[in-house]
Amino acid sequence: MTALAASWLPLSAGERAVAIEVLVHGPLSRTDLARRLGLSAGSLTRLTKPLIESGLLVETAEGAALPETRQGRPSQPLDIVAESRTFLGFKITDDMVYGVVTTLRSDIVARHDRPLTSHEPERVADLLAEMAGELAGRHPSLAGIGIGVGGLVEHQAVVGESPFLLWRDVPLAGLVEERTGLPVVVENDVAALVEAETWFGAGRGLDRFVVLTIGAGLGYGLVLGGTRVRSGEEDRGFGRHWIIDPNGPLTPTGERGSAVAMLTVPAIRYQVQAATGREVTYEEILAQAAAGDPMCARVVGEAGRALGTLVAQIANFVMPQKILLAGEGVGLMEVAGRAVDDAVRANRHPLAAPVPLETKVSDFHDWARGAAVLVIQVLVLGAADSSTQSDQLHGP
Amino acid sequence: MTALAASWLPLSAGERAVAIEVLVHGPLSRTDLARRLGLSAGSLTRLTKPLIESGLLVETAEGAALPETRQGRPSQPLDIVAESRTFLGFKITDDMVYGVVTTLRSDIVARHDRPLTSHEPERVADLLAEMAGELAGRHPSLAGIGIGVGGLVEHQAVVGESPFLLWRDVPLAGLVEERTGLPVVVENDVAALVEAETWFGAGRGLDRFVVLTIGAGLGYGLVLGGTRVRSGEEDRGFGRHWIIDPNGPLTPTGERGSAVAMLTVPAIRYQVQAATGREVTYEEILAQAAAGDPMCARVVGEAGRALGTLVAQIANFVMPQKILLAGEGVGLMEVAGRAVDDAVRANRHPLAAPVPLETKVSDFHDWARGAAVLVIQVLVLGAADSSTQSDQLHGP
DNA sequence: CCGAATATTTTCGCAACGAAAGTAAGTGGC
DNA sequence: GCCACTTACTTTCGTTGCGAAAATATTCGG
Repeated sequence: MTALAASWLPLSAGERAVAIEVLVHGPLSRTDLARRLGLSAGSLTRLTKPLIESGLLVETAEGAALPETRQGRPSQPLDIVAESRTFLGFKITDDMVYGVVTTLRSDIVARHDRPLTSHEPERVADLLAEMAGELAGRHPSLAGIGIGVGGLVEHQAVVGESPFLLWRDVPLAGLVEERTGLPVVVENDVAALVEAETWFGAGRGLDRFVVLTIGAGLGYGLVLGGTRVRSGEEDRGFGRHWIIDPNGPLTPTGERGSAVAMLTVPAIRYQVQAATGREVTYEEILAQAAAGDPMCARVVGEAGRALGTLVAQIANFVMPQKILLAGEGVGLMEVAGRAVDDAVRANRHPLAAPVPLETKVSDFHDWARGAAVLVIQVLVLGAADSSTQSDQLHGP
Repeated sequence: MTALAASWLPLSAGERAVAIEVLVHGPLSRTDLARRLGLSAGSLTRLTKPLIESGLLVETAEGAALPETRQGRPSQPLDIVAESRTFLGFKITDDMVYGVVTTLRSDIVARHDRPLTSHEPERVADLLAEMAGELAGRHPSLAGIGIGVGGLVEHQAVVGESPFLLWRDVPLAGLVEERTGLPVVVENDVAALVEAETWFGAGRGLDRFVVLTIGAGLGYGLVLGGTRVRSGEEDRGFGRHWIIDPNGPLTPTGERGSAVAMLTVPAIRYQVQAATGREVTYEEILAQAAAGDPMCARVVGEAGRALGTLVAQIANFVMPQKILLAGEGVGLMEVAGRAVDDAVRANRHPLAAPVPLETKVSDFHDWARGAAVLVIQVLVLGAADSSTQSDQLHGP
């Protein structure tokens, strides 16, 4: 499927561990690395030497100022040459394809979007290959392509079910690989965003971490032991049946009073429209709620309460070290932050640790970046796909 | 604190992995072990030899009948000599101490209970030491003592806070070690039960596993990656603030309509008593509900609905491979199983995988057995305590 | 008795690690 | 400027633990 069994760099297990540690946790001296990886100082000399020779790592300018003027020989931080390779990430929506070029660190160095005029798999692959070609011209050291799609994705290659593209079992990775000759990884869009945040974002270094996205729908991603829990369920409409208020609003999607019905952007717009008869944008609703409009304030307040309840329950059951709110609908937090906090408190034990809640406004390029992170993982980590055997046994 | 840094057997990492695999997953041939541990056949010969010589493992009677009459040289299963050591487990309740003697596999070989007449820490330690002495006489190869207590336990040694014993910062492990000279591990009772089920019970070999106990209170235990998530929160009254029905019953403990108020044994008894004025036992309530008494049927039905909602949310958020219901209050499942199932369905996505729900009636000796499992883990695994650094960073 | 199949043991070589000693490059005291 | 002292890194060397492959063991089916 994903064409490459091995990583694109032949690294030993130890070398790979060093590479990933530096990639994810920034410039680190050999001593730091030894401590973090539980290895001896000698091993670090051995492991870093070939990485530096191959050009993947460099000794950074030592003048880069350690604030602490400690004694002794100054340490020599090592960093990844993030620009040594570039990666492509795409996010496919109903009518657009958003593309980004990123470095190894997943910093976006270019953006490129094109309208999606056909949902025909072959045509979509054509478009992606075309966009890849345009971007590859400017960035020759392209190493791989990641594609994020809403829906169920299998083996990081086949779109099993996508409601908005109306696809079933489309081998998208293969189609794009044929056309570009590059390794391609396809994944559910929420999953991709979660991986990006786990490696390079809010969840960096955390053991238990939850991502909740609010937008056209709700998305839920769970990271345990530093690894995302793969499960088909969350890709099929999370929160439609999570009833927060049995007497809550009835909207076109989601059960009455469900998290989806109370919290998503379309549901909130629907509620206001149903009450006032006018078509209003999400931003206008938030603004009017902030300005004191009673109708909007009620809807937004209820949404905030629903979000707080959701967050509290996640905290109760999963006990994550952090919950990240992402997506287009997180503007809610600014207007209804108080309602959220109150609802969190009401649904938590008073002695429970406060929930570390972080909000990140994300646009479609962030989703595309998430897809790029997946290729980085596969290529750097040589990570075999494990989506199918996710519920395997384990040794204690 | 727990006195022993090292395991009681000096095992290398590889040997320990073999020992644990055999301990938890029953008799296994060297070939099986090689596959499970990802090692070569040669390594298994090397690793098992000293374990057999030391008497920890034996080659079991090969006549033990493999149903499959395959060709080739028959495999030679290895098993742990479960009786080579024994362990003591205690569960301390308000007015009783329940004790068990177990084998390495945590099979109970003897029981011994005594009333608890004083809550004075020194007296409790005296009683435990006395009981240990009585049991040690009959089981000379006693290797360690595990103690389960309701409340917050720190460092597997100090009872930080126990509401029913009215203890604060009591170094119980030290007190009992002084008197017995044996290694002692103290742990929250729910945590101990969870560990026991993870190693030797319903959660054996599972990666994500949840234990929910229903009794005087609610208990929640989360196992991720085969390891229990340590968190002080769950020991401080789980479910009191998990509001299932804002208009639900108001009981002495738990917020109105909370899981605790709707689901625990005392709360159900309180509701029936408040309505009828009579003192009724939990079993009588269940029987009357089954027999059609409308009052009891309503209370029990609501409890079943609450349980189903709880289970569904755990499944939604944690996606465990199994949820185990344990404790004295699980009789509810027999009477209100239908209500539970309906509520689970109503709160789950229709396409979501069914929740694997298992029920286990447990008495106080099961809780004591859980405590014994903790010593087994500490001694066999040489597991350092990590309750305080549970929220540590990790390497990817 | 002779393969064929499967399990285990033996042998050998290698990869990777840690310990310890050595070297490098700074700071601060005089 | 020189001399401790501290910390970072490198070199050397011996050990450990593993896999590969060949050898041996034990069964079944003819």
